[in-house]
Amino acid sequence: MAIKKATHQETKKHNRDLVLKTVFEAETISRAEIARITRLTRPTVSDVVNRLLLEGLVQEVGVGSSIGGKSPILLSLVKDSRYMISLNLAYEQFCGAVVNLRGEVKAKEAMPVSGRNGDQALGLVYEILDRLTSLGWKPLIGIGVGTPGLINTREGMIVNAVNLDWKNLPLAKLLQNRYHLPTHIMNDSQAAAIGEYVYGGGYKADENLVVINVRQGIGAGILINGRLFQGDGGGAGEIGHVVVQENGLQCRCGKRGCLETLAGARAVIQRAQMLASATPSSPLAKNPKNITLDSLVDAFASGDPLADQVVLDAAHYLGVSIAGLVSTLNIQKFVLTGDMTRFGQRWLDAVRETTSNATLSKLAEGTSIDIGKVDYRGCILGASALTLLDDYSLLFMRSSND
Amino acid sequence: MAIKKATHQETKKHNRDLVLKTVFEAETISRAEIARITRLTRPTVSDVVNRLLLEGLVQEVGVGSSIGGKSPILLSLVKDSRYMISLNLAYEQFCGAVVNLRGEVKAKEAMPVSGRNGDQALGLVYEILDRLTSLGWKPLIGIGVGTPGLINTREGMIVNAVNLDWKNLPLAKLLQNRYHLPTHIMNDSQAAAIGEYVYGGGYKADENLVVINVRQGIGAGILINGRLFQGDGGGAGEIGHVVVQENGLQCRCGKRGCLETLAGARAVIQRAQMLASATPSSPLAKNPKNITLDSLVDAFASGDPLADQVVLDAAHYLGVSIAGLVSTLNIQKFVLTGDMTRFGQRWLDAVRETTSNATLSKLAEGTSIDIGKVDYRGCILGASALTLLDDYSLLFMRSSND
DNA sequence: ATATCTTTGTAAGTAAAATTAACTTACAAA
DNA sequence: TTTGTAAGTTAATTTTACTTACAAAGATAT
Repeated sequence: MAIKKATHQETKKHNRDLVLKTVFEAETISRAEIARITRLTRPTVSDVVNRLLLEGLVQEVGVGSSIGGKSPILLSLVKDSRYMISLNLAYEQFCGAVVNLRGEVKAKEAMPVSGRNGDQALGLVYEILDRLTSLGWKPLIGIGVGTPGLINTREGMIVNAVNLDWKNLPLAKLLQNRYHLPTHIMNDSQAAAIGEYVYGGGYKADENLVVINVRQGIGAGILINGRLFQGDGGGAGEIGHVVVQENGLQCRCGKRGCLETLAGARAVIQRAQMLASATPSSPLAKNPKNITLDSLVDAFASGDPLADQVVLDAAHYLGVSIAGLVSTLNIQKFVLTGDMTRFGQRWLDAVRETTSNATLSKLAEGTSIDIGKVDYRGCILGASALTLLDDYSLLFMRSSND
Repeated sequence: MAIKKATHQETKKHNRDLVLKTVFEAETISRAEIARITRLTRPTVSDVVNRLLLEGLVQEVGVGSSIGGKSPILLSLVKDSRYMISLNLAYEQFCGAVVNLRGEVKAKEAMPVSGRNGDQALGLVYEILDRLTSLGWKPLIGIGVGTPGLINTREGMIVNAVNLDWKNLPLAKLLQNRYHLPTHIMNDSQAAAIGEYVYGGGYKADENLVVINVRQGIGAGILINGRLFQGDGGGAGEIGHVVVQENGLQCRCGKRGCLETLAGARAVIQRAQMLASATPSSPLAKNPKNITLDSLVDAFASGDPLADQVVLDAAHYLGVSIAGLVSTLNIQKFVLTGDMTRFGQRWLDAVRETTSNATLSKLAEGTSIDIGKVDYRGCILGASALTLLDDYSLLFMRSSND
């Protein structure tokens, strides 16, 4: 029996979260308006708001206009009333930031990994966090970490991060003990999804959403009813190694024909290099070894036939994969982020077309695929945003160093 | 803002559901034990139980043994205190049943569809329900309908059922108006999933579970945290038309290489017929046109090479699809139901092996694939069980004709 | 056999929190 | 200046779970 019992405290917490979320989603808003939106009564809202004012999370910022009655007192979130630390452990460099409640970066630290792994990599994490925590931003309410690899968020465990040679590392516990702050770890694609959802704007509360992060690797973050779905082991969304081509190219994971070998950023570069001799008319073919993502993007933009073939092929396989997700989940909103989105509209159109063709038309109806709005900041924002998404009540906890 | 506010009533309903669920999951249980499991206090449990006794949902059935204190009074669910009507609109025949709270069938009606569609098919539904409701089982608390096709459960709408020529038919509303009973419609695979989960035994509360129904068509029901996940349009789990083979056979949906054309019951028969001439050593090859599922099952059991090839191939592609689900959802528990499970252990082993090979090993770890326990009753049981799964409070509503 | 300890279940009173209803304040339009 | 209305607060009420206390019933030790 995993379901929690309901108590008055839970009730209050729920309604408090509801009010805070409503304030969060509006620029400014009056108590009466909150009452209308949440369907709570005005006295209840007043009660909650008073507490939020006391906690400093919300402030009165003036009066609004009226159409024949008392003017409403406008409230708004005090965006600098709490700070969070975000960490993104990307392949080449670890970067971290102090972020406020609106996702504004107040301080930043980045350090190249330079091949470090194991304890040395962990030391690098400590170094970044030592610096960020010593800057004096208060109160800090939590640490969020996004990292490639297989993560068990519930246990705060890095199950397997190949590049860093981490296996079953209880990173959350380690950081929690060292910095005395609540710590969440998640996959970087999941973090990017949350970042997009929380700070991207235009997403409805409790929506279903799939954000697919297409870089060298390909991963998805799945939001169900506005919450990150992670599956039993925290690995939900690991679509980069779904086989989409029988007997395809060998993937670094050992299998053949993984999505990553067909639609990822590294894959298109390698394929362009391989196909260079077959398409001598392309300017790219002159120097196959110098093909980079940048040069491919430029070539694709100018209609280079080699780039066209490779990039549209990649889009095709991504589309097939998305079609699988559409059929499996029947989620109607897809957002793409990551390096590959640099190929722009034509790439996106190709993805859309394949998806549509490979899906039952009744399911494809109403499904949208768009490019994300939060760009590179997604992952780092998302890491801290899980704090908000999963448990607003963290905002009410005074951290040990405020 | 779709989240509901919390009130005292909601709190009470929640705890009432919690207690009832606990009684449901136990054969017999005392108040004190309920309190321990739910973490509610004994007085609170007593209060709720008193109401349940009053409603007739629960009864005292004797005393249990003690280890040094007053003997507990044992409670149990009164399984015949409420009845539900289940309907399964299968391809060849519609069947319906009156079912009690433990899933025991009290009455049954079945009628061949005989090619009827449109309004005539609807008339058939009415006829079955008219009969079942006139039998006098009281109180009836709801109707559950499982049907092939694309269903929008939230709206109670049959979006598209090709065989019956129904499009955007608001069946739930129609039945609700006619019989004055709360009505739920869902896809038959989703119903089978719920049936397995609720009545299969051995499933934990709030577990994640995927039940794949492999018959002529192939569909999955996805349970997340013990609740049916249906996606935005109700079509989640429609995996039969996910493309698993580029340029494969033409499917009735218009695409090529759909899972259904490779791993479904009709597909294996057709493939066996096609390959008969190439495998003359097989006894099946003598009369290709007479190959049926029955004969294939027998042939496969006796190691016939033609049957082997076809069935293990089907298992392979099912395994590939499941691998996709494992990667996407990272749900660790899979259950297979439907005709195809008749191929037994060797088929299951082949599915397992392919799934394991086509998944990242860290994700495959801990994933189990088994054959369902509720067999053919799954769909019909599930249709009514949604009533319980989604909203125990229905049990507290007095229906109009009790 | 008696006393003691445990467990179950109930009763009475308390505390928390949302609701209702009434009221004050403020403002726009006529 | 009057009227109508909206915003926000206050106080009383209601709902519901919790705490405390206790009686009944049974097991165990002396």
